[in-house]
Amino acid sequence: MSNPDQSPVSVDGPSALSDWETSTLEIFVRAVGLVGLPRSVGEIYGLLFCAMAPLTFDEITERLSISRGSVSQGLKLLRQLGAVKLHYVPSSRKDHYIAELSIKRLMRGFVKDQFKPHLDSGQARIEAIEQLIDGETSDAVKNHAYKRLSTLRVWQQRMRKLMPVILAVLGGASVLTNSEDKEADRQII
Amino acid sequence: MSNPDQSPVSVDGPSALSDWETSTLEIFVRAVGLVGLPRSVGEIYGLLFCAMAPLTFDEITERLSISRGSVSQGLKLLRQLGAVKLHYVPSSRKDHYIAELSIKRLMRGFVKDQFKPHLDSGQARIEAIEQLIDGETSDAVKNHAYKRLSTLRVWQQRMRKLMPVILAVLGGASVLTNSEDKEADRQII
DNA sequence: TATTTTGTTCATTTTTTATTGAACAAAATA
DNA sequence: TATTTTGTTCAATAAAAAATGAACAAAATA
Repeated sequence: MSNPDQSPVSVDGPSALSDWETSTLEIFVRAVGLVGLPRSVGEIYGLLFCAMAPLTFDEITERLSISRGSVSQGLKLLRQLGAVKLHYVPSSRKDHYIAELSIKRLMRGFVKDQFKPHLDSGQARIEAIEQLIDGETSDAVKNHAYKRLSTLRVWQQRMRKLMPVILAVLGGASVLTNSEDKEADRQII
Repeated sequence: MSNPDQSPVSVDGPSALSDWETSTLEIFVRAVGLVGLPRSVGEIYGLLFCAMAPLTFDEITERLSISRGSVSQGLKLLRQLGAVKLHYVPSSRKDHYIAELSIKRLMRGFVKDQFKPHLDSGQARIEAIEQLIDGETSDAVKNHAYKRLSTLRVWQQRMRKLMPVILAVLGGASVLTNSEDKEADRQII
């Protein structure tokens, strides 16, 4: 039997989370933690993921028992990432939110918003480093530094190649990989 | 001219970082931040990445001006990840460290150590959720919850497919992707 | 064996990050 | 226009994470 130490289904809010919702939120809290986002963001997304119908701002604060400030900021970020969408409900003045369920779109939003900018600023930094190496006095150091810089450039390039492949795999595409990845996928095109 | 506001090359340690080293460390500090590791870990790896020769524990604390505790913990983590290796130096009692320069091995270590465990525990959690849903009373809720659970399962599956593909791309492999990824790569096998 | 060298552990302190909630703005309704 | 509803912002607070360094262990040397 689940739901230990809470006889009725609700402890604080008028409509507390059910067991399967709680466990599902936990998954999302961990997942967002993995990519460096605050737990409240995982909770909000998780709640919307579980919901049968679009939720309002107030329903989110109430069911999660977190502050209006956290919900406002969390929803703002999630909208930026394309992870939640506004859903217009005719009868109500309030905004209603729903979770984006396509993992491909989720990942695309994350990559575009959080990963790509880092990659681009990294590229700029690499260019700047070349100038700094030019200023070195010792030739031995210079040569060594250039070698390392070249490694950084290769890494940068490979990371760029990675992004479309990730989106393809998450989108359900099959890829023919090289001999090291026999397990991954066998279907061609 | 670089190196502003520090007339000699050194401010604190006997051998402070040169400009290109500082900028390179910055790249690694940002990179490790992106995956949720402390800045000291990025600094240590970055320093070893830049170094022409294996460095000792003391050289690392001194050049980075960080505590022995941080260096010890940072090196421990980096060794776990396979991102730095011990390098035996006959003349010296001290341990000498070098940076792993293969991005594929770096990523493999990270995936194995940080990503895979999350994926596995996620899988376990998903199985547990099925039990919780069974306990729901309403049939409508039950059906909806099973649908969401099925989505989680698909995501889990796709994430697993992703890992070998990532390693292949970073290892320099070419992949034939589907029509959405024309740009990524054209070479077959 | 006593001493030094080398590196680790972990309780404490510092720093960073997230959360809160009161004050605020914008828009709808009365 | 006055009032209510809805949501945002941001300074203050709380919580979490990282860094420190002294105490410790392990191993080499004297």
